[in-house]
Amino acid sequence: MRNDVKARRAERRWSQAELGERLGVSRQTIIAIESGKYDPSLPLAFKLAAVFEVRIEDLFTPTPTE
Amino acid sequence: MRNDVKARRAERRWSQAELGERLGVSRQTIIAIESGKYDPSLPLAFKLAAVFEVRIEDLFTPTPTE
DNA sequence: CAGAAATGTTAAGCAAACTTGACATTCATG
DNA sequence: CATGAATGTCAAGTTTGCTTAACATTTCTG
Repeated sequence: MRNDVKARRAERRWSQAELGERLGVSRQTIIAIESGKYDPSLPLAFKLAAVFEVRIEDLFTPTPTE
Repeated sequence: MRNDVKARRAERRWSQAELGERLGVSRQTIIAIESGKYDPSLPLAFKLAAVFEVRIEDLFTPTPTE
């Protein structure tokens, strides 16, 4: 699963910590998602889409193996 | 997080086992998601949307606490 | 260049998502 | 009514998502 979080966050000039606060998760979680270490849960994916004002499908792209 | 999986599956007249096979997960996972025991992972949510030919946002609705 | 802010890295632990297995109950349909 | 298919339920185990914490490195700004 690829995602666009880092670029979207950069556009808004939010720090990882600030994005975490907006979403109610830790900075480590942001790092892990941005770096592709793991995928967010579905509720967190909805929150991410909400803060960036896009659809989930615009923020995340399933990769072949998924 | 509310979802529409049970109703969509019923429309297609698929058994829980068959849906599980189409998604590559166990029947228990289908039961758990349909009954609201837990939310699917993001990759599984994408697959669910794909097999039902809808958008994730049409299949899942975040509840206030999420 | 100094200090602060942001990011990177590692690690240990808890909770949620998913698995397999076993068995009981309900729902067709012949 | 009998047999099989579908669904329900319980349990124990693994993996993934998320947490806190500590510290190192890079980037920004005065």
